[in-house]
Amino acid sequence: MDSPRQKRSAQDNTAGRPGDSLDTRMLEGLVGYNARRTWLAISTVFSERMAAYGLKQVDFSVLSLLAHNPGATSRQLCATLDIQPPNLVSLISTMDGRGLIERRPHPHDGRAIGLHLTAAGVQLVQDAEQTVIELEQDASARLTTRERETLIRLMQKVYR
Amino acid sequence: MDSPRQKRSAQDNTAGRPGDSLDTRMLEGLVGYNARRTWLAISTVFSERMAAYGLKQVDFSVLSLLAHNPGATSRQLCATLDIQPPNLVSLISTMDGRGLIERRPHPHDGRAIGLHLTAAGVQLVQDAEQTVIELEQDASARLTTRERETLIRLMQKVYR
DNA sequence: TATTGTTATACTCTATAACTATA
DNA sequence: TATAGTTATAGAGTATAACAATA
Repeated sequence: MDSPRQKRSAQDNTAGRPGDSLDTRMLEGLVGYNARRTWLAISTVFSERMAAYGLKQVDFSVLSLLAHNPGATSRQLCATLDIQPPNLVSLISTMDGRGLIERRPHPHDGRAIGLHLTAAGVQLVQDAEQTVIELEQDASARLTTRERETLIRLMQKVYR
Repeated sequence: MDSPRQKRSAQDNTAGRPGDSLDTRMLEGLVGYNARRTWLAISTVFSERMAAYGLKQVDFSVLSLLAHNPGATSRQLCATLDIQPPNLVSLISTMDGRGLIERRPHPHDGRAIGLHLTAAGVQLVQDAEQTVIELEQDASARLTTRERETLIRLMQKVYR
């Protein structure tokens, strides 16, 4: 207890010296804070490397889901990714305009539209998934393979 | 390899059946995806319980940092929390207006402003921190104490 | 009556350029 | 010349209400 690391009395007023880093032990003891920082760190690398494909995180998630779930509906994507239907409309429309996906009438439900990757879409997702896997390795390079598996397992234990 | 869990051929077109959940194994193998979901899960509980204090996540982070770093400057808060200076202005102003913090001339630097909690601020942070600790326990209740420590340690290994 | 996809819209969050006062 | 705080503003991201077509 009472680790001397970054120890600084709350009485004296030395925190304001510019250049000094702050005592963040309280925040760093929280799962939420650390989860956000972790996501932000990966997110930065993701944005850098995926710009080459013209894909943001949501774009990648949607395309990757369609690669493994051909014919999925807009509604299913929304439920899976926890996004609101109106916010998916322009994304789908853009992907369609880029020739990456196509909308086909749904076989069982006249209200719904089945979403499918085009040949170009399949190729792009294949490359993008490979890039994401590499980028994730690099962004979490300080973890061993076993630690990475443990981390993912524990995170899923929280939210799943 | 080739686990039968959620196995579904990419050829047949069964994904579009409403009510079906999608195969998310690719995304769930990514640190970034899981970190975001984890943060989102905690975030939801946080918003619910911290509404009583009128505090959002950033608000809490700033006030808690000031509790443990009296006299910290706006610049230091920005660097610590990775937010842009302009986005902190209205937050600080609001906290000042609520009588939770006060701005004092900085002892060593005439450009800077030292930020301090008021007595009311100290009391609020004390209560809020307690609520956050409880809320975190509840939101990560499926983790043992040891697992929670491991999770935090591994997350910090990624971003720190 | 409920659900799918959609439009319009608003609100929050985050980022950038440019100014002032001080170092 | 550089830095702290600030203003104004623009762009993402996210949320709600309401509608037409179909179940």
